[in-house]
Amino acid sequence: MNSVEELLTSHGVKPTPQRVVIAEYVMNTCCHPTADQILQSVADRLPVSLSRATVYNTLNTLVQSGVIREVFTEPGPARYDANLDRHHHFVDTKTGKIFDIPWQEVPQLPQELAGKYKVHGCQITFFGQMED
Amino acid sequence: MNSVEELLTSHGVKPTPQRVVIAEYVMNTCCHPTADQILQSVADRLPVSLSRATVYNTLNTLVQSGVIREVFTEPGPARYDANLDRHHHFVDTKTGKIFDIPWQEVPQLPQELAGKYKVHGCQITFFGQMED
DNA sequence: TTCTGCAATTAGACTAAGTCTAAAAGCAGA
DNA sequence: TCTGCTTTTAGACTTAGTCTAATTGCAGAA
Ligand SMILES: [Mn+2]
Ligand SMILES: [Mn+2]
Ligand SMILES: [Zn+2]
Ligand SMILES: [Zn+2]
Repeated sequence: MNSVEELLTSHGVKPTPQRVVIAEYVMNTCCHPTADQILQSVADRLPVSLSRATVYNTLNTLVQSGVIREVFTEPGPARYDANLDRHHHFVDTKTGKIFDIPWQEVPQLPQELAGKYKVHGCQITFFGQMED
Repeated sequence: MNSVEELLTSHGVKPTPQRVVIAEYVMNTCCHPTADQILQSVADRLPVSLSRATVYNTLNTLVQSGVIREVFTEPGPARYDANLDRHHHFVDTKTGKIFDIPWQEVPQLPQELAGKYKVHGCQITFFGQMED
Protein backbone atom coordinates (compact mmCIF):
# COMPACT_ATOMS: atom_id res chain seq x y z
CA MET A 1 0.00 0.00 0.00
CA ASN A 2 2.16 2.82 -1.43
CA SER A 3 -0.83 4.99 -0.90
CA VAL A 4 0.57 8.43 -1.56
CA GLU A 5 2.25 7.37 -4.80
CA GLU A 6 -0.99 5.79 -5.92
CA LEU A 7 -2.99 8.81 -4.90
CA LEU A 8 -0.79 11.13 -6.94
CA THR A 9 -0.82 8.81 -9.93
CA SER A 10 -4.58 8.50 -9.78
CA HIS A 11 -4.76 12.29 -9.99
CA GLY A 12 -2.44 12.40 -12.98
CA VAL A 13 0.57 13.64 -11.01
CA LYS A 14 3.89 11.87 -11.43
CA PRO A 15 5.00 10.84 -7.93
CA THR A 16 8.50 12.28 -7.70
CA PRO A 17 10.26 12.03 -4.33
CA GLN A 18 9.73 15.74 -3.68
CA ARG A 19 6.02 15.52 -4.43
CA VAL A 20 5.58 12.41 -2.32
CA VAL A 21 7.15 13.82 0.83
CA ILE A 22 5.31 17.12 0.46
CA ALA A 23 1.97 15.42 -0.10
CA GLU A 24 2.63 13.04 2.79
CA TYR A 25 3.47 15.93 5.07
CA VAL A 26 0.32 17.88 4.23
CA MET A 27 -1.81 14.78 4.62
CA ASN A 28 -0.34 13.81 7.99
CA THR A 29 -0.29 17.18 9.68
CA CYS A 30 -3.30 18.60 11.39
CA CYS A 31 -2.37 22.26 11.27
CA HIS A 32 -2.97 23.71 7.82
CA PRO A 33 0.73 24.38 7.23
CA THR A 34 2.19 27.20 5.19
CA ALA A 35 4.60 26.70 2.30
CA ASP A 36 7.45 27.80 4.50
CA GLN A 37 6.55 25.38 7.30
CA ILE A 38 6.38 22.60 4.76
CA LEU A 39 9.79 23.50 3.37
CA GLN A 40 11.36 23.51 6.84
CA SER A 41 9.75 20.25 7.90
CA VAL A 42 10.27 18.24 4.77
CA ALA A 43 13.72 19.29 3.59
CA ASP A 44 15.64 16.68 5.58
CA ARG A 45 13.49 13.79 4.39
CA LEU A 46 15.16 14.08 0.99
CA PRO A 47 18.72 13.20 -0.01
CA VAL A 48 18.96 16.38 -2.11
CA SER A 49 18.38 19.99 -1.21
CA LEU A 50 14.80 21.13 -1.61
CA SER A 51 14.13 24.41 -3.33
CA ARG A 52 11.50 26.89 -2.35
CA ALA A 53 10.43 26.98 -5.99
CA THR A 54 9.79 23.24 -5.88
CA VAL A 55 7.65 23.56 -2.77
CA TYR A 56 5.48 26.19 -4.43
CA ASN A 57 5.42 24.32 -7.75
CA THR A 58 4.41 21.13 -5.99
CA LEU A 59 1.74 22.74 -3.85
CA ASN A 60 0.25 24.43 -6.90
CA THR A 61 0.31 21.15 -8.80
CA LEU A 62 -1.36 19.31 -5.93
CA VAL A 63 -4.02 21.99 -5.61
CA GLN A 64 -4.73 22.07 -9.34
CA SER A 65 -4.96 18.29 -9.54
CA GLY A 66 -7.31 18.16 -6.57
CA VAL A 67 -5.09 16.30 -4.12
CA ILE A 68 -5.14 19.11 -1.55
CA ARG A 69 -6.81 22.48 -1.20
CA GLU A 70 -5.56 25.97 -0.54
CA VAL A 71 -6.94 28.04 2.30
CA PHE A 72 -6.55 31.81 2.25
CA THR A 73 -6.68 33.48 5.61
CA GLU A 74 -5.47 37.03 5.28
CA PRO A 75 -3.41 38.45 6.67
CA GLY A 76 -0.59 36.00 6.17
CA PRO A 77 0.53 33.32 3.76
CA ALA A 78 -1.64 30.69 2.12
CA ARG A 79 -2.27 27.49 4.07
CA TYR A 80 -2.66 23.99 2.70
CA ASP A 81 -5.21 21.42 3.68
CA ALA A 82 -5.58 17.73 2.81
CA ASN A 83 -9.12 17.65 4.16
CA LEU A 84 -11.24 17.78 1.03
CA ASP A 85 -14.55 17.48 2.81
CA ARG A 86 -16.68 20.55 2.42
CA HIS A 87 -15.90 22.58 5.49
CA HIS A 88 -15.35 26.09 6.83
CA HIS A 89 -12.37 27.48 8.69
CA PHE A 90 -12.06 29.43 11.86
CA VAL A 91 -8.98 31.60 12.33
CA ASP A 92 -8.00 32.61 15.82
CA THR A 93 -6.91 36.19 15.21
CA LYS A 94 -4.73 36.16 18.31
CA THR A 95 -2.73 32.99 17.65
CA GLY A 96 -3.25 32.60 13.92
CA LYS A 97 -4.30 28.98 14.45
CA ILE A 98 -6.85 27.53 12.08
CA PHE A 99 -9.64 25.16 13.03
CA ASP A 100 -11.92 23.16 10.80
CA ILE A 101 -15.63 23.84 11.15
CA PRO A 102 -17.84 21.04 9.88
CA TRP A 103 -20.17 22.22 7.14
CA GLN A 104 -23.33 21.30 9.01
CA GLU A 105 -22.22 23.10 12.16
CA VAL A 106 -23.16 26.42 10.56
CA PRO A 107 -26.94 26.35 10.19
CA GLN A 108 -27.32 30.07 9.72
CA LEU A 109 -24.15 32.04 10.07
CA PRO A 110 -24.07 32.87 13.75
CA GLN A 111 -22.23 35.07 16.20
CA GLU A 112 -21.22 32.11 18.29
CA LEU A 113 -20.20 28.84 16.71
CA ALA A 114 -21.27 25.95 18.89
CA GLY A 115 -20.20 27.91 21.96
CA LYS A 116 -16.56 27.35 21.13
CA TYR A 117 -15.53 30.41 19.13
CA LYS A 118 -16.14 34.12 19.40
CA VAL A 119 -16.70 35.22 15.82
CA HIS A 120 -15.63 38.77 15.06
CA GLY A 121 -15.94 38.55 11.32
CA CYS A 122 -16.56 36.32 8.38
CA GLN A 123 -15.39 36.49 4.78
CA ILE A 124 -17.34 34.56 2.20
CA THR A 125 -16.04 34.66 -1.33
CA PHE A 126 -17.16 32.71 -4.35
CA PHE A 127 -14.72 32.20 -7.19
CA GLY A 128 -15.61 31.45 -10.75
CA GLN A 129 -16.57 33.13 -13.98
CA MET A 130 -19.45 35.18 -15.25
CA GLU A 131 -21.74 33.49 -17.73
CA ASP A 132 -20.39 34.18 -21.22
CA MET B 1 -24.44 68.47 4.27
CA ASN B 2 -20.70 67.88 4.60
CA SER B 3 -21.60 64.26 4.82
CA VAL B 4 -18.21 62.59 4.59
CA GLU B 5 -16.66 64.87 7.20
CA GLU B 6 -19.60 64.19 9.48
CA LEU B 7 -19.44 60.47 8.83
CA LEU B 8 -15.78 60.33 9.78
CA THR B 9 -16.32 62.48 12.86
CA SER B 10 -19.23 60.32 13.96
CA HIS B 11 -16.90 57.33 13.80
CA GLY B 12 -14.24 59.08 15.86
CA VAL B 13 -11.94 59.77 12.92
CA LYS B 14 -10.57 63.27 12.42
CA PRO B 15 -11.53 64.32 8.90
CA THR B 16 -8.23 65.38 7.39
CA PRO B 17 -8.19 66.27 3.67
CA GLN B 18 -6.44 63.00 2.83
CA ARG B 19 -8.97 60.93 4.76
CA VAL B 20 -11.90 62.78 3.25
CA VAL B 21 -10.89 62.28 -0.37
CA ILE B 22 -10.00 58.63 0.21
CA ALA B 23 -13.27 57.91 1.99
CA GLU B 24 -15.21 59.79 -0.68
CA TYR B 25 -13.51 57.81 -3.40
CA VAL B 26 -14.24 54.44 -1.83
CA MET B 27 -17.84 55.43 -1.18
CA ASN B 28 -18.46 56.69 -4.71
CA THR B 29 -16.83 53.89 -6.67
CA CYS B 30 -18.62 50.71 -7.44
CA CYS B 31 -15.62 48.50 -8.04
CA HIS B 32 -14.02 47.45 -4.75
CA PRO B 33 -10.80 49.34 -5.47
CA THR B 34 -7.32 48.34 -4.32
CA ALA B 35 -5.03 50.61 -2.32
CA ASP B 36 -3.02 51.28 -5.43
CA GLN B 37 -6.06 52.22 -7.52
CA ILE B 38 -7.13 54.57 -4.76
CA LEU B 39 -3.71 56.20 -4.67
CA GLN B 40 -3.69 56.73 -8.43
CA SER B 41 -7.22 58.08 -8.55
CA VAL B 42 -7.13 60.35 -5.55
CA ALA B 43 -3.66 61.87 -5.66
CA ASP B 44 -4.56 64.83 -7.87
CA ARG B 45 -7.53 65.84 -5.76
CA LEU B 46 -5.11 67.09 -3.12
CA PRO B 47 -2.84 70.16 -3.20
CA VAL B 48 -0.01 68.13 -1.65
CA SER B 49 1.57 64.88 -2.70
CA LEU B 50 -0.11 61.81 -1.30
CA SER B 51 2.03 59.07 0.17
CA ARG B 52 1.43 55.40 -0.20
CA ALA B 53 1.88 55.11 3.56
CA THR B 54 -0.96 57.56 4.07
CA VAL B 55 -3.25 55.58 1.80
CA TYR B 56 -2.61 52.41 3.78
CA ASN B 57 -2.79 54.22 7.12
CA THR B 58 -6.08 55.81 6.15
CA LEU B 59 -7.62 52.62 4.80
CA ASN B 60 -6.65 50.76 7.97
CA THR B 61 -8.10 53.56 10.09
CA LEU B 62 -11.34 53.56 8.12
CA VAL B 63 -11.64 49.79 8.40
CA GLN B 64 -10.92 49.75 12.11
CA SER B 65 -13.40 52.53 12.79
CA GLY B 66 -16.08 50.77 10.77
CA VAL B 67 -16.45 53.30 7.96
CA ILE B 68 -15.53 50.80 5.25
CA ARG B 69 -14.69 47.11 5.09
CA GLU B 70 -11.80 45.14 3.69
CA VAL B 71 -12.37 42.31 1.23
CA PHE B 72 -9.69 39.68 0.75
CA THR B 73 -9.82 37.91 -2.56
CA GLU B 74 -6.62 35.99 -3.03
CA PRO B 75 -4.71 36.02 -5.17
CA GLY B 76 -4.06 39.73 -5.29
CA PRO B 77 -4.18 42.78 -3.11
CA ALA B 78 -6.89 43.65 -0.58
CA ARG B 79 -9.95 45.47 -1.88
CA TYR B 80 -12.02 48.08 -0.08
CA ASP B 81 -15.77 48.30 0.10
CA ALA B 82 -18.07 51.02 1.43
CA ASN B 83 -21.06 48.70 1.31
CA LEU B 84 -21.49 47.63 4.91
CA ASP B 85 -24.59 45.56 4.32
CA ARG B 86 -24.06 41.91 5.04
CA HIS B 87 -23.18 40.46 1.67
CA HIS B 88 -20.99 37.96 -0.14
CA HIS B 89 -18.59 38.54 -2.99
CA PHE B 90 -18.13 36.84 -6.28
CA VAL B 91 -14.73 37.06 -7.95
CA ASP B 92 -14.49 36.47 -11.67
CA THR B 93 -11.28 34.47 -11.85
CA LYS B 94 -10.72 35.50 -15.45
CA THR B 95 -11.07 39.26 -15.10
CA GLY B 96 -10.52 39.70 -11.37
CA LYS B 97 -13.71 41.76 -11.15
CA ILE B 98 -15.70 41.56 -7.93
CA PHE B 99 -19.48 41.51 -7.69
CA ASP B 100 -21.64 41.87 -4.63
CA ILE B 101 -23.96 38.98 -3.87
CA PRO B 102 -26.90 39.89 -1.66
CA TRP B 103 -26.96 37.87 1.52
CA GLN B 104 -30.37 36.37 0.86
CA GLU B 105 -29.43 35.31 -2.64
CA VAL B 106 -27.54 32.34 -1.20
CA PRO B 107 -30.14 30.07 0.31
CA GLN B 108 -27.90 27.04 0.49
CA LEU B 109 -24.52 27.48 -1.03
CA PRO B 110 -25.10 26.44 -4.64
CA GLN B 111 -23.17 25.61 -7.77
CA GLU B 112 -24.96 28.29 -9.75
CA LEU B 113 -25.81 31.63 -8.24
CA ALA B 114 -29.08 32.90 -9.65
CA GLY B 115 -28.02 31.70 -13.09
CA LYS B 116 -25.53 34.52 -13.36
CA TYR B 117 -22.26 33.05 -12.15
CA LYS B 118 -20.44 29.78 -12.62
CA VAL B 119 -19.03 28.98 -9.21
CA HIS B 120 -15.79 27.03 -9.24
CA GLY B 121 -14.99 27.46 -5.58
CA CYS B 122 -15.90 29.12 -2.36
CA GLN B 123 -13.84 30.15 0.63
CA ILE B 124 -15.63 30.71 3.91
CA THR B 125 -13.53 31.85 6.79
CA PHE B 126 -14.57 33.00 10.22
CA PHE B 127 -12.28 35.25 12.18
CA GLY B 128 -12.24 35.65 15.92
CA GLN B 129 -10.85 34.13 19.04
CA MET B 130 -11.21 30.89 20.90
CA GLU B 131 -13.11 31.04 24.17
CA ASP B 132 -10.61 31.75 26.92
C1' DT C 1 0.06 85.92 18.78
C1' DT C 2 3.43 82.87 19.70
C1' DC C 3 4.68 78.57 21.85
C1' DT C 4 4.16 73.78 22.67
C1' DG C 5 3.21 69.15 21.83
C1' DC C 6 0.70 65.60 19.82
C1' DA C 7 -1.27 63.71 15.50
C1' DA C 8 -0.87 63.07 10.74
C1' DT C 9 1.79 62.81 6.64
C1' DT C 10 5.77 61.94 3.85
C1' DA C 11 9.62 59.51 1.18
C1' DG C 12 11.82 55.84 0.97
C1' DA C 13 13.87 51.71 3.13
C1' DC C 14 12.52 47.36 4.37
C1' DT C 15 9.95 42.77 4.74
C1' DA C 16 7.08 38.92 3.46
C1' DA C 17 5.09 35.98 0.12
C1' DG C 18 5.34 34.27 -3.99
C1' DT C 19 6.80 34.03 -9.14
C1' DC C 20 10.09 33.79 -12.80
C1' DT C 21 14.35 32.52 -15.18
C1' DA C 22 18.00 30.05 -16.88
C1' DA C 23 20.78 26.22 -16.01
C1' DA C 24 21.24 21.50 -14.38
C1' DA C 25 19.53 17.00 -13.38
C1' DG C 26 16.48 13.13 -13.96
C1' DC C 27 13.99 9.96 -16.56
C1' DA C 28 11.36 7.33 -20.26
C1' DG C 29 11.36 5.76 -24.69
C1' DA C 30 13.84 5.11 -29.23
C1' DT D 1 23.51 4.99 -25.34
C1' DC D 2 21.27 8.92 -27.12
C1' DT D 3 17.51 12.15 -27.26
C1' DG D 4 14.00 15.06 -25.67
C1' DC D 5 10.81 16.26 -22.30
C1' DT D 6 9.87 17.05 -17.35
C1' DT D 7 11.31 18.36 -12.98
C1' DT D 8 14.22 20.62 -9.86
C1' DT D 9 17.35 24.14 -8.38
C1' DA D 10 19.40 28.73 -6.81
C1' DG D 11 18.71 32.99 -6.80
C1' DA D 12 16.92 37.21 -8.98
C1' DC D 13 12.81 39.59 -9.23
C1' DT D 14 7.97 41.40 -8.25
C1' DT D 15 4.13 42.68 -5.57
C1' DA D 16 1.80 44.15 -1.53
C1' DG D 17 2.25 46.08 2.49
C1' DT D 18 4.75 47.82 6.88
C1' DC D 19 8.11 50.51 9.29
C1' DT D 20 11.11 54.43 10.30
C1' DA D 21 12.65 58.79 10.96
C1' DA D 22 11.97 63.35 9.57
C1' DT D 23 8.60 66.98 8.52
C1' DT D 24 4.28 69.25 8.62
C1' DG D 25 -0.18 70.58 10.47
C1' DC D 26 -2.96 72.15 14.03
C1' DA D 27 -5.41 72.69 18.58
C1' DG D 28 -4.98 74.45 22.98
C1' DA D 29 -2.15 77.00 26.48
C1' DA D 30 0.05 80.99 27.78
MN1 LIG E 1 -2.73 40.93 2.30
MN1 LIG F 1 -1.36 35.21 -1.39
ZN1 LIG G 1 -9.42 22.60 6.81
ZN1 LIG H 1 -18.97 44.34 -1.62
